[in-house]
This record gives sequence, C-alpha cells and structure tokens, in this order.
Amino acid sequence: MSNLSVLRTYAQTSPSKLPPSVLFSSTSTSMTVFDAFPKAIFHFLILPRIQPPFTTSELSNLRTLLKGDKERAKEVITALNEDAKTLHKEIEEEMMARYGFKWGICTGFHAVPSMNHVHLHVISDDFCSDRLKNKKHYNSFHPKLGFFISLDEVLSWFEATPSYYSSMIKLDEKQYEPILKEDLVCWRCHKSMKNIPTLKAHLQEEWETQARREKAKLAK
DNA sequence: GTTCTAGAAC
DNA sequence: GTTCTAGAAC
Repeated sequence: MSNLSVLRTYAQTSPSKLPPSVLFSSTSTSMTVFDAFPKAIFHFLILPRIQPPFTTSELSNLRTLLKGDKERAKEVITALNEDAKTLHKEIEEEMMARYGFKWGICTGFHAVPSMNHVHLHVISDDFCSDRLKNKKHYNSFHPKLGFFISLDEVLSWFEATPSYYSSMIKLDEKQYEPILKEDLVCWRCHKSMKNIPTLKAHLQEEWETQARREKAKLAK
C-alpha cells in the first residue's frame, strides 16, 4: 500500500477494522484518525467514509469534491463540520486534563493535499512537535498564509455568488505551491525566523508563555 | 506523505 | 567543522 493512498484505504473499510492506534472515533458517515506524523500536540484527520452514493474519485480531494455536484459537496462538508465540533470539545477536555488549560485549534484543508482522499485537519495551534521538520510542514498549517483553508472559509463559499464559488474551487496548484516556500514567520507575533530550529524554539516559548498566562487566569 | 543526503550556509 | 535546507528516491 502506498503512503499516498493510506487514507483512502481507511475510508473504504469498516471503522471496526482499524486498530485503536489509528482510529479515534467514527460516525455513520465519517471517521476520525490520529495523524501518523502529528505537526502539533493534537493533530487529527476527519475523513468522509466512501459509501454510496459517494464515489472514491469524487472524494479524492477537496477540489474533486467541489467541482462535482454542489449539493452533494455541501452535504459532505457540513457533515465534517458537525464532526469537527464534537472533536473540538473532546480535544479541549483533553487539553484541560493533560495540561490544565485550553488553547487554539485550527480546522481546515490543505489547498493542495499530498495524500489522496478528502481529509479535514484538526490541529492545535501550538505547532510544537518533533514531526514538524521543514518549511513546507510549517507553512502548510500557517493560519494566515492561505495554503491552509479553514473549514469556515470553505463553508462560506457555498453561500457566495456562483462566480466566486467557481473561482475559489479551482484550487490551482500553481497558485498555492509557492506559499510553501515563503519565509518563516511566527503566526502569533509575525516575527521572521531565520530557520526551522529557531522557529521551533520560538513556537515552544510562545506556547509556554500562553500556558503560564492561561493558568494564572484560571487560578484567580 | 517520509527518508536520505549533497552541498549550501554559517 | 557543523548545521541546515531542499531535492531525489521511495
């Protein structure tokens, strides 16, 4: 099995077949899995299951889904949104239990994904992880650069004019790929970082500062 | 997507 | 000399 299709193989099997090291939870229409290479303390993927009337190819990625039937696409994205809300609560409970405070969670899609099958990232905004190793990893999740497209943003496209919808769903690789090569900038304080090790140390400090602040607030 | 590593950057 | 990045291979 290719690395690039592993999510597709998950999405077309029964959740009961997946080991607990992979599967976090599931519903009749989706499954939530642990990202195999988490880029933050919490990092999950929500996958729509492949079952009639949906086909493997239309669920290949966000672009193929959105260029198909708009109502069907909206149905899939709306269902993912419901699952994401549930997952948010569960992550926040775990944040409190393990760390004693809550912090931000980013929910969205990569404009140009590397793996087959639609997957919604649900990732905590610390971006502190041994698995975050290069510029592409970081820039692909940076909330402001544009490569990471929030779920709310995608939902808003359905309410926009048809011409706006059709322009946004192009998700052209040539437009988005250069973002991954942009200079490293802290998404919180906007400072430029000279390299990955410096950025990682800075992100760790930012998160620890937030931890101290939030815990002090809760102790009052 | 990751791993490996040559050569650039320091 | 060591650290770090980026592209090829998988």
